[in-house]
This record gives sequence, C-alpha cells and structure tokens, in this order.
Amino acid sequence: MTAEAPAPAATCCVPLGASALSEEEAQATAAVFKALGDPNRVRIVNLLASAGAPVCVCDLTPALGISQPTVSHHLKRLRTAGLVRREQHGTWSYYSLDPAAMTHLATICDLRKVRP
Amino acid sequence: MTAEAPAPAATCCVPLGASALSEEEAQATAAVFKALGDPNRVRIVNLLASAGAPVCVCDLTPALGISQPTVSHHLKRLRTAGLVRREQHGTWSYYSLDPAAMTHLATICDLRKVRP
DNA sequence: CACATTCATCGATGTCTATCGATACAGGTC
DNA sequence: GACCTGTATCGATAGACATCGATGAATGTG
Repeated sequence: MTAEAPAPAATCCVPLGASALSEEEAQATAAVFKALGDPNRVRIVNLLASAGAPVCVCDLTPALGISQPTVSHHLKRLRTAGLVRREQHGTWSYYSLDPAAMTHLATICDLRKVRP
Repeated sequence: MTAEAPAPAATCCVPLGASALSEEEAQATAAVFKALGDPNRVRIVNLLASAGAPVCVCDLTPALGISQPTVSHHLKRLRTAGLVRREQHGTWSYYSLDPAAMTHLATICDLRKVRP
C-alpha cells in the first residue's frame, strides 16, 4: 500500500484520496471546460480575444458561417459558464470575454505546479 | 466599418476575420476541452496530478466511486485526447499525465496575452 | 492445468446537445 | 402609427455520450 508507481507488483494499491477534488469542484471545473468543448465556441472566444473589444453579434455570425440562432445559442452557453459578458447598445448586442474568468481558466489549467 | 465597440450605432460591423483560428485548429482545441468536460475526468486528472506518479486503475476506480468499465471509458477518452499515458506492468495498468500535454493546455488557456 | 484478478471491449439505454427554420420581441426609422 | 432590422427563444431532429452489466483477453497463482 505504498505510492510507488511501477510497484513491486504484489499489491498495487495506493491511497491517493488525499487532496482530491470535491464532487462540486469537479463539476464546476468540468462545466467551464464543457463550455469550451465545441469548435464554434472556441472560435468565438478566439475572435473575442483577438478583437480586444466588445464584438457585435452581427459580426460574429458571418465570421463563423453558422446560422444566427446557433450563434445565439453558443453565446448563451458561454455566458452561462461565466466566460463572456453581454452589453446591449440599442438593437445590437456586444459580447466580450470576462477577464476574471480568463484568469481563472489559466489558473485551473496550469496543473504543472500540483504536488502530492 | 471601424472596430470601436459601442459604436455610433448606425453601422456596427467590424471585420474581425484577421487572426482567426482555422477550422482545424478550433476543432483540435475543442477536442482537448471536450476531453476535460466531464466531472469524473476532471477528478481523474486531479488525482493523477496530485499523485505525481503513475496510478493504477485499481486505485482510481474506488476513488471515483463509479463502475470499472466507466473508468476505463474515461481513461480511453483522456488517452485519445493525448492528455494521459498508459504504462502496463503485468496485470496492472498505470496511468499518468502527459507533461507535454499539460504544458500545451496551460498555453492554450492563457488568453490574457492575445492582441488584436 | 484450473482458477482468480485486472482491465478493455461490447451492447443497450437514457440523457444531453448542436443545429436549423420559424417565430417572437425589442429598437430604430419613416 | 406601420415597417424594417438585429437577437433571443421555441420546437424538432439527429447525433454524441456517460453509464452500466456482461463478456473477453491477458496475466499471475494454486
């Protein structure tokens, strides 16, 4: 019952329950990744990031080459995940990345510093 | 047709096609995120990260509290996405994070430096 | 060799979701 | 007011996927 990896191969088990994520934490993290787990949403985030300023839906739609309802759907998913913010100006909706969420995402993804 | 965001509101359109991701790039990126878009897979990655050494499936299964076939399924998805590596020792399979993939993931997620 | 154990695959099932066309809603323009 | 335009929502549909039990393959143990 030790933690050595390619173990002596008689018993193999390791109690790694230690610093495990809670069910809720895992679900929250997965929700963020799930929101980014679609090519069109990745492209939306990329477009918003490279734009650097709020972008109108009427610009997003032709850039993505998918129907307007589908764009609206993806934006809603990104917004629900907290990755994107909406800003309404008259008839037009402008979307931009949520800076805090981007920082949070970068933190989550950097697993290189995790220790046992 | 300028890039200012809350524009004068007469025309709103901005040509932001500039540094857009290709279809393939977007799909590849989304595939990585999709692989992480499940609570159990997030927990697997977390367990592997905090273990710091290859972990036996027989340790993962009780730690996750789901059936063994399901664990196997998730591991396969993570492995297909290139996030995880398998190492077989006798009857046992040991899984560990792919360091290069982790670095790549951290790079992808850090959108804070993107410029227009 | 017979048996047990570990893990991957298979088949089935229920749920989720991406996509679109049609429609409703909200602002602006005349 | 009537009309146009940009967005969001609705309803339907096809495809993807998480989950499990059963089975199979590989390896060790008696």
